Amino acid sequence: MKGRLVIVADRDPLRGDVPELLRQAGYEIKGVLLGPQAPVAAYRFMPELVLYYWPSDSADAEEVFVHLRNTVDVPILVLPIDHGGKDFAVRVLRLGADDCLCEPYRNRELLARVKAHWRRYWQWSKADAQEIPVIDPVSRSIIIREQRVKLTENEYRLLRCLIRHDGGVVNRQELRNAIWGAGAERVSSTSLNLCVHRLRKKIERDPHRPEYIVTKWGVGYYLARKVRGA
Amino acid sequence: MKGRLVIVADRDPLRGDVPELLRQAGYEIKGVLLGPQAPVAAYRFMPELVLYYWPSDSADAEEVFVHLRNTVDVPILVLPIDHGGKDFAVRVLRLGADDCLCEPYRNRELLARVKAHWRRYWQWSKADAQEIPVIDPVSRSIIIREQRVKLTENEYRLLRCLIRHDGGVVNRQELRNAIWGAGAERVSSTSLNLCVHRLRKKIERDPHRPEYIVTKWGVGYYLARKVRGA
DNA sequence: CAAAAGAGTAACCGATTTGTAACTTGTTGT
DNA sequence: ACAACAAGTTACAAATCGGTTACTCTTTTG
Repeated sequence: MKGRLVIVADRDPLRGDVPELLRQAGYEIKGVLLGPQAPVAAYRFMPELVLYYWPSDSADAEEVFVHLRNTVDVPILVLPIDHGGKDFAVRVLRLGADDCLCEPYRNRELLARVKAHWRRYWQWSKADAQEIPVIDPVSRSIIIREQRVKLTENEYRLLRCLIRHDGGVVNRQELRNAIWGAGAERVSSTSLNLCVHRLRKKIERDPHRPEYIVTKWGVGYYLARKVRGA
Repeated sequence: MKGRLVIVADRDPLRGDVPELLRQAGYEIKGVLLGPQAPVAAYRFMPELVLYYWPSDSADAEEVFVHLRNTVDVPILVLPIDHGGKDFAVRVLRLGADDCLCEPYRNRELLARVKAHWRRYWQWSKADAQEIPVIDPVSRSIIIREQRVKLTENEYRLLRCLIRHDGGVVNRQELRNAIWGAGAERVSSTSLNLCVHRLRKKIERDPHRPEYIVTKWGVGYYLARKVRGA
């Protein structure tokens, strides 16, 4: 068994040959209807990757997506139906999607992307070395140095965003979007510094010489040590 | 496949013949070592039931248990090792365990209890009628009447406790423990009324004539309509 | 090296959550 | 029916969280 996948779609998520293709590639598939309850339904299944068919006409596709993104901490691939160019892709990536297949694509390509994202996220994530800190999305805490530290909502979002980028540098704008969502423009840029500062005080041994959350000057921040998502 | 089980133990969770017995009964088993990271590890596996071997000498068995209880929303059966009489059972049930096998028992009996709790919790929970409200533990919200309503931490705990009792009446003391944990004694009894009141204002059509959270006079509260956990 | 810009820190303020106190409403038993 | 008590409700106070402002420290660049 390779992993569990959830397909979210407007109607009939398991129709067509994509599900069959994925199943043959070794994934276990669960279909979920797009709607307010979709995020919990997906969460309940604990998928390792999500395919999100984004209909062109649905009013609440975006709201559901945002909730989904806040609920499941795994790669989400967006597949726009009958719409979307570059602009759309930029928008959904800003919202936290991991990929967006806007151009017409073949099933083989879709499969390749799914595999790539799955590997990227799960390759090291499943090797559970004891010393790697783990975040607990339910209690919004992190287990680090054998201790559980409670995080606030914003601290949690910040950290989760960094984790999602797997050690890569994340620029300030993206972090702000991850924390404040749509209203990110309206909150001062220094609030991000403050949020980082407060998070460091909680998880770093010496906040002045951070081991985890390291500044990339003029760009943003990155995780210098691995922290596992959940 | 019947369901996924997690066994939490001090060491070697999959040793002995209990795991084999459960596997033969059709359950998928995952072992998790007792420790600070146990709740997340269990959460990651999304079990449908948890067996918790409670060692007599472990200092943090209780703390881990409390976190586990707050992390996974499924039946937890406690199996004390070399200790515990009635008092111990009462204590762990207060902490939110669903069962505690203190008396010496046979494996057949253990299996029977596992099956019983699994059925009790999952029989109706898996039939997903659209109209049944669902709580989302990650965002601490409830999807009810096609709408997502954000709950506060206390409201969420209260509701989750009621859900866990599956429509049965829950007495005030137990609800207070579920919300305030160890410090429940120190908070005034009327705070529970207030918490109920606020939750009703959020989820009931008419808080004066509640459809969901109904008062059992002189005892406590119960859910008159089903709400699904997650 | 000095100025400019980015990042860190401290102080403070406002919004939300959550608790207590006081009062009203409803239920039970005599 | 009415006294006693449980539950519901309102008002307000304390605690927490999260944000802006203002200032300092560090890095980059002319």
